[in-house]
Amino acid sequence: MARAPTTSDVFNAIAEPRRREIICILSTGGARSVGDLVEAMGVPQPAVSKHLSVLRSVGVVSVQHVGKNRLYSLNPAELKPIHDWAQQFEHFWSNQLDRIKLLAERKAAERAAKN
Amino acid sequence: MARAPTTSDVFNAIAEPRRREIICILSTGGARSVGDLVEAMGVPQPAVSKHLSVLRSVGVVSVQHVGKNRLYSLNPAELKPIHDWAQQFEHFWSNQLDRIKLLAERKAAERAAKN
DNA sequence: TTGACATATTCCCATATGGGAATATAATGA
DNA sequence: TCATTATATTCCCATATGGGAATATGTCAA
Repeated sequence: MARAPTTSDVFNAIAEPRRREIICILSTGGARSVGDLVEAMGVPQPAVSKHLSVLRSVGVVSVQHVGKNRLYSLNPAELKPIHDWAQQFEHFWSNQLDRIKLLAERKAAERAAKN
Repeated sequence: MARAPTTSDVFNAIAEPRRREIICILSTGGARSVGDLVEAMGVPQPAVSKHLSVLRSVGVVSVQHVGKNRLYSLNPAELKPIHDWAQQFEHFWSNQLDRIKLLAERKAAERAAKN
């Protein structure tokens, strides 16, 4: 089996830095046309369109047709799974006790393995 | 240019579900041997070893050699960039006002595009 | 030393990638 | 209708993937 398509889920979609950049831009100041993104990012138009297509297919952005422009806007809720997943580990770096516990477990496992 | 290697950064590394599963397992109960992971995941040993190798190369896990076993443990701090990135958008789904603001901006952009 | 176990590595393959170049499609205005 | 502008799509390529199968490496115990 090859690597999972970038369109298979949000985790794959946001692995690409340019796509994270698009998300970042759209998160400030609302919707943008493709042309705006092209200008803001300094990337060729076809490349931007392709990245937008990936983001669209996982639901992270949506389009409105307005005249000859297409306005892309962010659907932030689609990013929640990422946040939820990462949140799981937050206590490890924000909580001194958990940091200590982690090291203790590491040593305990080492001891156990020696038996 | 092809897709960035899975070893290029944490975002690419965690795009793969099995690797997230490994991270999840290691986050509860501390370090594990490869054999433990193989058993817990029901995945062939070479596959597990390869995933561990990717995680190792981005620093998300580290190894201790103990006898003939290798104990892998999680370095949770390496996941912080993911959390920080996702955190940026948290207010969109946790804050009613920001949700409204987002919709307003979307409509404003639409109006602006019509001129 | 030899054998048994734990883990890593190599080779093979089908599949997808992201970029560049060129082109198609859509909407507008003259 | 035709030219122009905005965007999407197609084709090509080098590159990497994740899995399977086979094999190499490392460590211990007898």
